[in-house]
Amino acid sequence: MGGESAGYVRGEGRNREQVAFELAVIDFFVAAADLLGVPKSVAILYGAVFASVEPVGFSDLERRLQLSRGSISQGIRVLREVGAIKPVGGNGDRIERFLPDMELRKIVDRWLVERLQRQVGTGRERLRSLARGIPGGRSASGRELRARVRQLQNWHDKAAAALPVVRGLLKIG
Amino acid sequence: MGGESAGYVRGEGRNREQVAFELAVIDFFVAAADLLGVPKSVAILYGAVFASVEPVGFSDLERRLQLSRGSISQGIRVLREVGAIKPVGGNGDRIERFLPDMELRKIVDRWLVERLQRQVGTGRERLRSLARGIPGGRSASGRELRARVRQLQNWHDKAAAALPVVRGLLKIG
DNA sequence: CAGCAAGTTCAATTCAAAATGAAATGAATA
DNA sequence: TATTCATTTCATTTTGAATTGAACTTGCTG
Repeated sequence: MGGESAGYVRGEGRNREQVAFELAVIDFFVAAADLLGVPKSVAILYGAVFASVEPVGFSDLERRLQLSRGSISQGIRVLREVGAIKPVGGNGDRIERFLPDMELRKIVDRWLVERLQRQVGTGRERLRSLARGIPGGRSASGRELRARVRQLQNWHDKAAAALPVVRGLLKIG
Repeated sequence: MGGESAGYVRGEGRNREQVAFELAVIDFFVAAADLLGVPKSVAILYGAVFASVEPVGFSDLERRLQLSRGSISQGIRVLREVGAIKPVGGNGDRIERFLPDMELRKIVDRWLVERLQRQVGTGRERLRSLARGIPGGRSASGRELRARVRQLQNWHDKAAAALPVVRGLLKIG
C-alpha cells in the first residue's frame, strides 16, 4: 500500500494513523491524476489538503511533503486557478491556508470542457477541410476515401453528442 | 494547414493532392491521439494507412514518412495488436500490406475499457481501504473526513455508472 | 531602516517516454 | 548453401514535461 506516494510523505509530528491516511488519499489522487494527465506533484498537494481537517498552509506542505518550494508554489497556484482548493482566512496571521473544495464536479467538468470539447470543436473544422481536399474526383478511389472520411465524421458526431451526456451524468448533487 | 505533421510527410512520387490529403488526415489523427495519450508516431502511421486507398506496406511507410524503421516496426505492431490496421494478402509477393480497419469503434472501446475501466476498478479498492483507515474515531474531525471520503465514493460511483453509457453512445452501426 | 519570514519566479536539471539506427533475425531466392 | 532484402530488436539518444533550487520580491517586526 502507498507505493507511489510513499517517498513524498513525511511524518512530521502527526501520528501514524494520520500519516497513513494521508498516504492513502494521496495515492488515490495520484492514480486519478495520472489518468487525466495532471502532474504528480499537483495530485500530491491536493491529496495532502484533502486529507487534512485543519486548513493547510505553504509551510505545512513544505514540512509534510518531500516537494521543493517551487513545486509547492506552482502546484498551489494551479489548484487555486482550477478551484480545487480555497483559501480560508481568519487565523489572525498573514499565512494563507487552504481547504479542499469538495465540489470535484466543477473541476472534472472544467477538464472535460477544456480538454475534450475543444478538441471536438477543432476536429469538426479539420474534418471539413479534409473532406474538401479528397483526391480522386469521382473515381473509385475517390469514392472510397469519401466513404472513409464520412465514417470519421460520423464517429466524430457521436463523440460530440456524448459529451453533454457525460457532463450530465457526472453532476453530483 | 498541416503544421504538426508536415515534417513527417514526404512527396515520393505521389501527386500534390494525394500528399496534401495524407497530411490533413495525419494531422487529424495526431490531434486525436494526443488527446488519448497515444504516441505521435503511431498516429502518423495510422493516418498514412487511412489516407491510402491502396494497401500500404512497410517500405511504403518508410518512403512516405520521415520515421525510423524502428518506429515504423513498433508502430505497426501496436496498430495491429489494437486492431486499427489489418493485413491484406494476395499480392503474390511476401510483403505485408495493410488497410485501415474502419471499425474505429472497437479501438476506442478497447481504449475506454483498458484505460478508464481498469482505473475505476482499482479506485474502488483504494477507496474502500482508505475509508477503513480514517483517523479520528467519532470525533468531529473523524466525521469530517468520513464525509469527504463519502463524497469521493459518490463521485467514483457516478463515474463507474457513466462508463457503460458512454460505450453505448459511441457505438457506431 | 535592517533583518527576517513567506512565497514567487525562472533558468537549469532531471526524468521518463518516445524515437532512433545499427545489428540481429529470418524468410525467400539463386 | 550463400545472398539478399524485409522486418524486428534493443541499447542508446533525443525530446519535452516536470521538478528543483537559488535569487528575488513583498511585507511585516523590532
